Amino acid sequence: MNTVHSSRPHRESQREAALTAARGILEAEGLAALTARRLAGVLGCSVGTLYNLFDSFDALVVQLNLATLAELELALAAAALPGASAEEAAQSLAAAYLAHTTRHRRRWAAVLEANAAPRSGQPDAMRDSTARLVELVEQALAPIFPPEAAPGTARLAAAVLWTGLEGIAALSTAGNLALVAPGADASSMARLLVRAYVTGLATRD
Amino acid sequence: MNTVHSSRPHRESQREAALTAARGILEAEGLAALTARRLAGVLGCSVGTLYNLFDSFDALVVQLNLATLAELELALAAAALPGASAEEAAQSLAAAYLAHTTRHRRRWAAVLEANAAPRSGQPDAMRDSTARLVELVEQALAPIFPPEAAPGTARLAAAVLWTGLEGIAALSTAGNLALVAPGADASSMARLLVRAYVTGLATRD
DNA sequence: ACGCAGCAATGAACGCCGTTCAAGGTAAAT
DNA sequence: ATTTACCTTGAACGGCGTTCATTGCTGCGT
Repeated sequence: MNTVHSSRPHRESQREAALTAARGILEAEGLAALTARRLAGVLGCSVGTLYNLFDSFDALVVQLNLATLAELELALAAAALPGASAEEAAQSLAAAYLAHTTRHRRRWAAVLEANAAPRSGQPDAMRDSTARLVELVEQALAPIFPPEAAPGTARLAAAVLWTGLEGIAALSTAGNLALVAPGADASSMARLLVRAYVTGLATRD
Repeated sequence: MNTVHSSRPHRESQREAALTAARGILEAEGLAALTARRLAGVLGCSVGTLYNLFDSFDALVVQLNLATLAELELALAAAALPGASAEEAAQSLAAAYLAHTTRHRRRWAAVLEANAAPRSGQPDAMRDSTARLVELVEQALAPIFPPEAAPGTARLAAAVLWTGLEGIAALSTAGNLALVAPGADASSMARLLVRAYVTGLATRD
């Protein structure tokens, strides 16, 4: 049997248990409620034990955010429409993006908060995840940019659209949408953004 | 004379001094470095005195953010091009917006942080300030929307463009731009966004 | 069967944070 | 001179992330 002592696999399962409990708190009450002592209480262990599983509390939160981003990646990959027009493909991605961020509001707020206040240079895994997401947008916009175009052009166009969607998601997540437009909802804003932006991109002088 | 006792004007000047010192810390070291004890140390008073001038530390930060937004309003109002085309006007606003947010990076990061994590429903003054900013964008886009159009349409279009710019500014402020597009800078992204989006808006079916 | 080695769990302690409040000081009013 | 009313003070509170000496347990060697 796996004893507690020679417990390398056990440690991994402990980490998972900690992350699951942490995710529960995050989803139920938001990032502010997720503290080391609180999590230790839920897990029935001491704070010191948590620091045996993770280098720091931030490292734990980073793991949660990576999981959130990984799920988003899956959702967007599933929403990709390879054969479709640029606008159809982009609309599908945007819809999937907003659906995911609104379904997991608090988890997404945690990701945004981490991006806004990077305590110590985002880990590579986070950068890579974001890069792959933008790549999906780039592929969606591919029909607009013929192969002979400069390679960076499509990437820049995709990044712009991505940050635009991120802006809408950020306001929506924080509940500040009504602040900017009285009766607007995130979906209709995203639809308008994609429609106008992609149309404008296609209208290449 | 106004004595120290009946000191309403004096209190006001104290508040101003506190806000000035706080702004200094914020600009030099960022929001994380701005704490009550630190500020009290700079001012040469005790923490209790700060709580005599402001209801809470958040209230003090809100004042700083209001000042930042007020400055941005002035900058954007100065950048408005009443007679110009929609794209020219929007480009001017976008350029002024990014210029301001990059010149005052840390102060702007504080505004974004407050918007992202509203501790207790943003004060009305903040909402109003944002509303006026979006209104400037709406006026810039006015040439596209004839008076007979539904009244909410232009507002929605302006809000979408605004949030898009906010997304770019947020990534730029946090230094995560390279994360999304290798060699991109905020200005060129904003130019592309405005150009494509406004073009697409004008290309009304 | 017993003791030993070694690691993991513990929780008190540290320095920070925002916030409160009883105590004391100071200047105006009587 | 005494009262009155305010302001300032700084210690104290609870909570945060983080550390670390101590404790307790587990499995191995003998």
